Amino acid sequence: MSTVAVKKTAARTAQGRADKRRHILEAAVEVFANAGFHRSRVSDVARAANVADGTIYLYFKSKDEILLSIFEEAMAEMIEAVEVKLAPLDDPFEKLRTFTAFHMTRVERHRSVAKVLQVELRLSHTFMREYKPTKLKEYLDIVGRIVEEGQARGLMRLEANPTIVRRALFGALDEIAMQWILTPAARYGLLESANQIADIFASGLRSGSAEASANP
Amino acid sequence: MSTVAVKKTAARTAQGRADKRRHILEAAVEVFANAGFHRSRVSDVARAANVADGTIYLYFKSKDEILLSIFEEAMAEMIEAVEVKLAPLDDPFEKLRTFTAFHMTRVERHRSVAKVLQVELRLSHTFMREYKPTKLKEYLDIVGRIVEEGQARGLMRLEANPTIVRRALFGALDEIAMQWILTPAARYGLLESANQIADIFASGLRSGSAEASANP
Amino acid sequence: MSTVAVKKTAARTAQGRADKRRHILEAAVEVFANAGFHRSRVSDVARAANVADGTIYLYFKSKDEILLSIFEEAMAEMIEAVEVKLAPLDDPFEKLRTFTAFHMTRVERHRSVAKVLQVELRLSHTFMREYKPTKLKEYLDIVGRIVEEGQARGLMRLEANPTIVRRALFGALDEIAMQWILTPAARYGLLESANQIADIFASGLRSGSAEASANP
Amino acid sequence: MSTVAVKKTAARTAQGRADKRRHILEAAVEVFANAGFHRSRVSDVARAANVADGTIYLYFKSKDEILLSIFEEAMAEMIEAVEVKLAPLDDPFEKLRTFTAFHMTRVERHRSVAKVLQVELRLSHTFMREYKPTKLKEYLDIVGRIVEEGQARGLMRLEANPTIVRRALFGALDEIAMQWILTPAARYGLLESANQIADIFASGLRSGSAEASANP
DNA sequence: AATGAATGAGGTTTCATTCAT
DNA sequence: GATGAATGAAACCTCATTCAT
Repeated sequence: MSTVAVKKTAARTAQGRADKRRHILEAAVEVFANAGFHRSRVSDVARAANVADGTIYLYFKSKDEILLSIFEEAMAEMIEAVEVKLAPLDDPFEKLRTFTAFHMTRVERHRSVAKVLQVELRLSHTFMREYKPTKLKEYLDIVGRIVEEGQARGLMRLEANPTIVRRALFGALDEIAMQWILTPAARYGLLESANQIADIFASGLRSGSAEASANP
Repeated sequence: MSTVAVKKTAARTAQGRADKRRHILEAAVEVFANAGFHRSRVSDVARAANVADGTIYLYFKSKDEILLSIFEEAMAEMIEAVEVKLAPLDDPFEKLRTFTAFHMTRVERHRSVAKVLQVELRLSHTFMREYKPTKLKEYLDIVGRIVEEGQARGLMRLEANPTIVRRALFGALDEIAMQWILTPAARYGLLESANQIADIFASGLRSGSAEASANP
Repeated sequence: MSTVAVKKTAARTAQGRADKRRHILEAAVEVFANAGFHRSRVSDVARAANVADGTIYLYFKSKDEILLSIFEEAMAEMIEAVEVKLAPLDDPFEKLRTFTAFHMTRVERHRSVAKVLQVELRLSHTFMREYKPTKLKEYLDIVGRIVEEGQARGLMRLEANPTIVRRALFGALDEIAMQWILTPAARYGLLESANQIADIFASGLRSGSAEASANP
Repeated sequence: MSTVAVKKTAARTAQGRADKRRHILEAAVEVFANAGFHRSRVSDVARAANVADGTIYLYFKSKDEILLSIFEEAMAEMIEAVEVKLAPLDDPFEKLRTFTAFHMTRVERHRSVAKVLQVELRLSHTFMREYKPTKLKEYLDIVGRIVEEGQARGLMRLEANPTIVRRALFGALDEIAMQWILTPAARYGLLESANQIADIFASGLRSGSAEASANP
C-alpha cells in the first residue's frame, strides 16, 4: 500500500479529513507568514500543501476563511493551554505574570503563527470589519477574570476597570510582540518584556497604590 | 482677475501648493475614514477634493504616499502639541498622565484622522512592511524620555526598560483607542481609560514598588 | 436477497441499465427545467437522481450529452406519438391541424421537458454548433411529407416549398411555445395558438389561393 | 496632428465618445459572430477594437452589456428603417410582404449582426432571463399593427389574433434565418423564403378564407 | 499646472471530469 | 458497477497610474 494511495483515500474518514484540513492550514501559515496574506495566492498555499488549487475549496469556503481558521484554531489552543498553566496557581499576581510569560513565549515559539495573527490578520478586511472575534474576547476574558478575582480578594484596587485593564494589557503585549515580529533583528528577549509588563501591571493594580487618589 | 483664476494659479506659489496639498489630504482623511483605505479609490479622493484624478499625482507619488503623509503630518502635529503641553510640567508622573490624556483626547476629537491612523494604516502593506515610522518613534521617544528623566531623578525604578515601557504604554493606549473607534457605541469615555492606564503605569514605575524583586 | 441488493445489481442486466439511465434523465429534466442547464451542476443531477457524481459518467459521456439525450429521446417519443395520431387521418389539412395541436398540447402537458428543449437546449453551445439535430429533422419531415402529399393530391399549391414551409411552421410554433414557457402568466391557451397557426398555414397552402401571383 | 493623437483625445467630445463606442461595438459584432459570445473573451474584443481591456469598461458596464447594446442598437435601426419602407405603402398585404422581405434582406446583408442577434444573444443568460426585450416587442408591434389595420379595413379575418400572428410570423422568419446563418452552404435565398412566408400569412389572414370555420 | 481618457496587470473561484478504491 | 475526493483550467473586471493635450 503506497503512501500516495493512503493520501488519496485518507479524506474518506472523518479523521483523514481533519488531518488534511490541518495540513493545508499549516502550509497556509508558512506561506502567509513569509509573503503576507495579500501577496499570497491561493495557488501558493495549494502548492505548499501539495494539493490542487480546487482542493483548498473542499476544506475552506474562501481564502479569507483560511485566515480566520488559523486565527480561531490558534486562539482555541492558546486558551486551552493557558488555562492549564493558570489552574494550579492561586495568587492573582502570579497568574498575571504567568499569563504574560505564556503569551510571549508562545509568540516566540510559534513565530509564523504569531506573524500571521498579529500582522496579516489585521490586513484582512473581513476580519477587521465583518468578523466578531469571539475567541479573542474569550482570551482577554481570562485576564479580566484574574483582575476581578484579585479585586474580590482585596488584593487589587477596586478603582481598576477590568475591561480596560485587560485591553490595556493585551495592547501592551501585542505592540511589543508585533515589534519583535517585524524587526528581523530583535534586540531583547520577549520574556524580559513580558516580565516588565507584568511588573508594571502588578504594581499598578496592587491595593494600596497611591496613584488612584491623583485622579481629578 | 476672478476668484477662479486666483485658485487656478494658486499653486504657482509655494504657499498655494502647500494649501492644495493640505486640501487633498483633508479630503483623503474623510474618504479613507468613511470607506476604508482599500475600498477608497484615488478617484474618490479626487472627487472629494474637487480636482482631477491626475492632479493627485502632482502632489503625491502614490495612493500609499497619501496615507503615509496623513500619518506623518498628523504625528508631527501631535508631537508639537504634546510638547507644548508637557513643557511647563516638572513631575514625570504628571507628564505621563498628561501624555495619556492628550493622546486619548486627540483620538476623541479627531475621530476621522484617528480612524485612518489606527485602522486603515494597518491595512496598508507598504506601511507595515517597507515604511520606517520615524515620526511614530519620535512620538514614543517622548514617553521614553519622561521615563529616563524619572529614573535619573530617582523617582522611577531603574529596572524598567524605557524602550519597553514606551512601547507597552503606546500599545495599551492604541488598543483601547482602536476598540473605541471600531465600536459604534463606546461604553466608556476615552479619558477614563487614559487615566486608568496612567495610574497603572505610574504605580508600576514608581520607585519602591516591590514587584521587581518577584522576577525569577 | 434484499431490495437494496437487487437495486445495486440491477444495472448488471441490460434492462436495469436502461432503467437507471432513464431515472437519471428524468432527474436531469427537473433539475435543468428548474435552474437552467448552465446553472445546474452535474452534482445537482446526481443528488436528484440519488447516485454519486461519478455514476453519471457511467451512463453519459458528458454533461452536454445528458441534454442531448433528453432532446433525442423526447423527440423520438414525439415522433412516434404524432405518427400514431396522424395514421388514421386522410385529409392533409386535418393532418396539419392535428400536428400543431399535438405539438402545443405536448408542450403544455410536459412543461419541464419543453422548457429544457426550448430554452435550455439553445443555451448549450455544443448543441447549436456541433450537433446535427437528426431527430428534429425527422420531426420536421413529418410536416414536409404532409405538404408533399397535399401537393401530390392537388390540394396544396405547388409553389409552396415544403422545406421552407416545415421550417416556417415549426418556427411559428416554437416561438409561441417559448413565449408561453418564459411568461409565468400566459394570457392565452396554447391550443388556441395552435389552431390559429394551423388556420393560417392551411389557407396559405390551399390550392387556388391568389397570393402566389403577387410575387414579383 | 497624427491619427493617433486624434484618437487619444477624440473621446473628450461627446461625438468622439459615441464614435469610439460604436467602434468597439462593431469590433464586438465581428468577434462574437466568429467565435460565439461565450467563447469570446473581453480581451479579444479589446484587441479587435485596438484598445486596452480596461477601455471596454469605460463604455460598457459588462461583457453582457456589450451584447445587449448590439441588440438594442441593431433593433432600433431596423425599426426605423422598416418604418421608412412601410410609410408610403397602403395595402396591409403589401406591407406584410415588405416587412418579411426587409427582415430577410437585412439578415442577408448584415450576416454578422444577424448571427449575433439570432444565435449568440440567446446563449446569454442575462438576456433570456433578466432582460425585457422592449425593442423586440416594438419591432413585433409593427406586424401587430399591420394586422389590426387590415382587420379594421375589413381586409383581414377578425378571428386572427394579432398577438399570436405577429409572434408566429416572427418565429417563422427567425427559424429560417437561423437555419441560413448556421448552415455554411445555404441552398436557397432568403428572399424566396421571405416571399413564401408572406404568401402563406397573407392567404391565411385574407377575409373569406374558409379555414376559420374548421375550428372546433 | 491641470485634466481625465486610456492603460493593462493580476488573482479567486467554480465545476466538469477522472480514477483509485 | 458505484463511489466521491481530487483535479486544474479558465476569464472577468478593477483601479492605480500615466501622459497627451
